[in-house]
Amino acid sequence: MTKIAGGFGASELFQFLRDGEPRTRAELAQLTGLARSTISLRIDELLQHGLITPVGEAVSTGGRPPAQIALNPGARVVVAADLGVTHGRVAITDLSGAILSHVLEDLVIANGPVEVLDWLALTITKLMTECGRPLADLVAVGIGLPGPVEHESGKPTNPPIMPGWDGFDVPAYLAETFPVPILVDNDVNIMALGERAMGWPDTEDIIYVKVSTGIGSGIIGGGVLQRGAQGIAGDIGHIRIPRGTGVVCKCGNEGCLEAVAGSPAIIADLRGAGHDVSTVADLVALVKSGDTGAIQAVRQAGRDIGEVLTVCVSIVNPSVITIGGALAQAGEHIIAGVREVVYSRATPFAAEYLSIVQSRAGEMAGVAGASIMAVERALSPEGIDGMGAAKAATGD
Amino acid sequence: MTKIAGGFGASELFQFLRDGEPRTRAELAQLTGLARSTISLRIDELLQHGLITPVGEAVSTGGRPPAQIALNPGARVVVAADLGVTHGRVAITDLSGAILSHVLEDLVIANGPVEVLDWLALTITKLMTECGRPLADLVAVGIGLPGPVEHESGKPTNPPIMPGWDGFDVPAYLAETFPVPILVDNDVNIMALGERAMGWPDTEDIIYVKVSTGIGSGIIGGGVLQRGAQGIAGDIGHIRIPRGTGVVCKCGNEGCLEAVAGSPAIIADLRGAGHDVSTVADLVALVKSGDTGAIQAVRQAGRDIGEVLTVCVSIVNPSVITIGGALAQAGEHIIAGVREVVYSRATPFAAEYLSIVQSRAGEMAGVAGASIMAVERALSPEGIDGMGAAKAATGD
DNA sequence: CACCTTTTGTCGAATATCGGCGTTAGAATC
DNA sequence: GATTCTAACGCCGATATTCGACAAAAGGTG
Repeated sequence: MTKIAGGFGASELFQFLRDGEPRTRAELAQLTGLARSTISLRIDELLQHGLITPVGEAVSTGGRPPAQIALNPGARVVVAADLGVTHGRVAITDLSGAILSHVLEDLVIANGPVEVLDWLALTITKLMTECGRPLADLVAVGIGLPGPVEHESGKPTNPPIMPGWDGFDVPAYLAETFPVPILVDNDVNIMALGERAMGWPDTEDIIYVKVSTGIGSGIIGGGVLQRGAQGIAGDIGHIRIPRGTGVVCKCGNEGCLEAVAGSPAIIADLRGAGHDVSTVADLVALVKSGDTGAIQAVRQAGRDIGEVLTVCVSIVNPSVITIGGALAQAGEHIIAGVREVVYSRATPFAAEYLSIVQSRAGEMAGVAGASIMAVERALSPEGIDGMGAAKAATGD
Repeated sequence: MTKIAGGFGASELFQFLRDGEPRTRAELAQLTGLARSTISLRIDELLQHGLITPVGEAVSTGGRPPAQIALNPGARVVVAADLGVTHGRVAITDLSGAILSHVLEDLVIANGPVEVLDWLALTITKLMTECGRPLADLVAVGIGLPGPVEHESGKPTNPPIMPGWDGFDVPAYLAETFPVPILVDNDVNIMALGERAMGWPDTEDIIYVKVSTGIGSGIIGGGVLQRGAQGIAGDIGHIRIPRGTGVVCKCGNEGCLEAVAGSPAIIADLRGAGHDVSTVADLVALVKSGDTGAIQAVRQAGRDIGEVLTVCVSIVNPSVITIGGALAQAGEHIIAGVREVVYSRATPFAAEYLSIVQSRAGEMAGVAGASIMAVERALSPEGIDGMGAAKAATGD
């Protein structure tokens, strides 16, 4: 039987070392309220598991310098996978989120879960050998998918662009190959997690906006990721905007933000004006080349997005909005458009402390978030307790 | 020194009885993983504190029937205060939120914090004697204020309609009279808490909308109340709607929802059409009398609100939206307007499982939420540990 | 009314934690 | 460079807490 309550085992002490900050035994004793001797016992236990490691000494205050111990990020690894519509990015990261090996490959999500997940399993195995880690070191897998996901069960629900995935039990399928916790979530949600971790660790309310073919957002409110009742919170791409009147979206509705400010719409507009663009990359290149028509189009898209984000600001009251996705790499033009609208329209009090900036995590937001999600689960008290026994120390 | 970690004291066991469900010692042992004998020790401790009480016996399965014990809601009381712009509602409730005595009085919030809080202190004392409880039974105070509040500190920040309150340390001021935890929050936020508790206990994502002179909302997402960076999350009253073009709001902006669909706007319109209405009560009465002009005006306000809520649905993805406030009492007309717009405009997947209904908590949402907030704090492990020693059992 | 089942309180045993003490290791001082 | 001083580390007996078993209690059943 598992212990539900009571006791202060090694896994509980470990929670105080999760942040990676080195601490002395005395500091831990102070933090936990336990005696120094008890702390030492737990420390030994954790050292045997390899989860923590001595890391030099702190400055002496006159006597013997205290030994510092800290999370040993290299002790175990997790898989972080960011699967898009046409690409898949998979990484092995350590417990601090540092990427040990990673790969970006073409991938057709529409080929269905079996083919895609088999590819993923194969890729994971390849990457693990590439970075010289036995499969036993893997403690969790985090996956982002381009559609709504019921996070508790890990099953996609009603995904519009993932035929064959509806209700597919992703964790169960992968668990046959990797018997570890498998966490699945919407890709924009994990990007928000990654963005916060990489750029805004102390921010409790943040909106990450992905601008690309589609437009979506991940919302962290009160420090927790907002998933909503069906896992589609933050789905701002299909909010109607005034300028969209008459524009039909592929979702069937009319006037959706995505249909007006998504890259296909911008590209179509520019082609109509005689420009030779067909992909997002073309568009970004054109903007970077300084083409005024393209710049204006992108800036207008920023204004359209700003229109919707103004409403988001009233509803969520974030302190940071970050703009990511392929189109955000076309320089500051999109963000300029967003700022133009949000700062002039939003409530002054809400706008006063609001930063609107480019994504700091960039293309790695997805895997960063997937890594966070996996590590979070692996290092929880339950995860630690379930973790395999001791292992030879890494890099001695 | 306070214990930070370790140990499984009475307060931790108590958390398993918080919900008011009666349980047997054996059930608690199963839940906590502790031995039956240990449970008995803790139970005795809690019985002495008066926080729990034996409540009959469960069905026997053949042998001696197990004694059931449950939270004793009457053991202590909290104050729940819902202070509006012109009225103040104060209640003493027990730990289950049941109202023991309560009062609704006129009140001018603009008279400033000292006058209002002095009145509140006096009222609390009166109510306590009215329900025959010594002041020692009071374990927490929850207060809702009609403006932005920094919940951690309990200080109003930049309140537009509460002159003199900006930055006033409400908890510190009241703590001189009542040395217990004092929790302060925005009034709509606590109404959302109250609404959920009274009508939707298992709902993790819910939006409570208050429609009255102003229009505001409280959002619970992922099970936690969304306050935002400045405590103004859910402030939907000042979102711009298309139909508001040219209408100036008292906030200084143009086209705010509140300026179009708030009761003053509706009343002004009806007066323009020759109706004799001047207060919200008049308006409600007129609608209830079946006046088609008034009904149409209210329904249109519902559509305007629905316009904004459609966006909220995309962003928050709630499973329930409840409409409360003075205007919501004018029957189903507002809600019909809201539904008309939301169900036709929102993403089908999000709308499929979304209920839009009248508030179940009604006028008591505020005090209900304030009570929840106060009880939540009082019954937390820290609250229990800090609670005074044993007390004579109530109603024996 | 005796027997059976199940719960409950009690009590000794096992276990975990605490706090003091000697040891260790570096810094400051002479 | 030796000595002294400070503070942390680890060991160990003392102590508090929790566990597990047992007997008493309480009600149903034949």
